[in-house]
Amino acid sequence: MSKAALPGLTLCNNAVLRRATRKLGQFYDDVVAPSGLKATQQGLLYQIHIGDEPAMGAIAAALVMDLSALGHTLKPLIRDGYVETFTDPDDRRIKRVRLTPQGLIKLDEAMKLWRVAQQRFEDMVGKEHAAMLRAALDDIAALDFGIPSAAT
Amino acid sequence: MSKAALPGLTLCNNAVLRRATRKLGQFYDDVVAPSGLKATQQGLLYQIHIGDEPAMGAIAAALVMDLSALGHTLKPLIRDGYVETFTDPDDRRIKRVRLTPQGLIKLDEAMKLWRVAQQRFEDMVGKEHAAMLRAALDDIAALDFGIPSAAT
DNA sequence: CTTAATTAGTGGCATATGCCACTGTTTGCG
DNA sequence: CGCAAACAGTGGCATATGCCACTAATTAAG
Repeated sequence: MSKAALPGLTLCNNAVLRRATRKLGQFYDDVVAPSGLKATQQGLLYQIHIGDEPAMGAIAAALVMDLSALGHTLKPLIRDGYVETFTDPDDRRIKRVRLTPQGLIKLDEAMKLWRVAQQRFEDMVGKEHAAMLRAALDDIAALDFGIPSAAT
Repeated sequence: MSKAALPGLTLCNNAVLRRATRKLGQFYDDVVAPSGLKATQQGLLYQIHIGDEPAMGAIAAALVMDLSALGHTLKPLIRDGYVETFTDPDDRRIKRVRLTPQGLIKLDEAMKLWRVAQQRFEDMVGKEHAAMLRAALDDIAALDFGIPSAAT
């Protein structure tokens, strides 16, 4: 009487998605924790790493994240010396981001742990299923819900 | 060169899940906004509504959410008079939650908007696909990753 | 070349979530 | 009964995310 105690919200796509995110987030967080990073931070460092000194806007777009939210999330990483920013000399509006040597080391450390989490998860749900699920989630992230106020 | 600008993290199940959650969350939030509620709040009110004056712990368990997190999330709803709590007379440790008349009215209002979002989303991804996705996400939320420190 | 419109970030404010330490209640034992 | 163990929440602190108003830098007009 604990599991199905309170059904119902299983119908809202958004609610179900959030719930799964909380659960999976806790798992990845737990596994990556020994590195001192949250799974979100590990992901952000990785995103920065694979980019070529990406501009904040580019990172935010890639993560489908609000620009200001990215700015906030970046702060603790800058504070801890894993990331640094610098103004693009060709366009001073743009601020680019890169890992510091320390950040790179920390990312390596976190990635080792991440692989464990990733592997464990895929062992549980199946590699195929995981890939299929990722594809579906990617599609959602790429959806184009009505234009907020575009095409003047 | 904007969409696939920064690939990569498309491999992390957790990152992809979070990204989709941000996107879908914004959509549901936008649609439900006219009610003055966030999609998360609408979902929480609904969860409380379908429960029989559920205890906080029961709600947290149903949402796979930390108990303290639930407490925090509940505050603005209590502040705005949509929800009220009371101690269970049979066990004073337990605090039960219920909607106020205002909360019920607000929920109705929000549900109307929610249906629009839900419908629009399902029209875009397909009712079948949405249901399948929800089932997959439910499974994730129900996964039992290793025992934290159980079975002494 | 000035000025208006657009672009890229910042800062403030608010909610969403978690973890941990701590308090009040119950329950289980001896 | 009296105390230790277990349970349910609270508060504080920190990150995750968003929206909005505002500033700085570019670009597009005229």
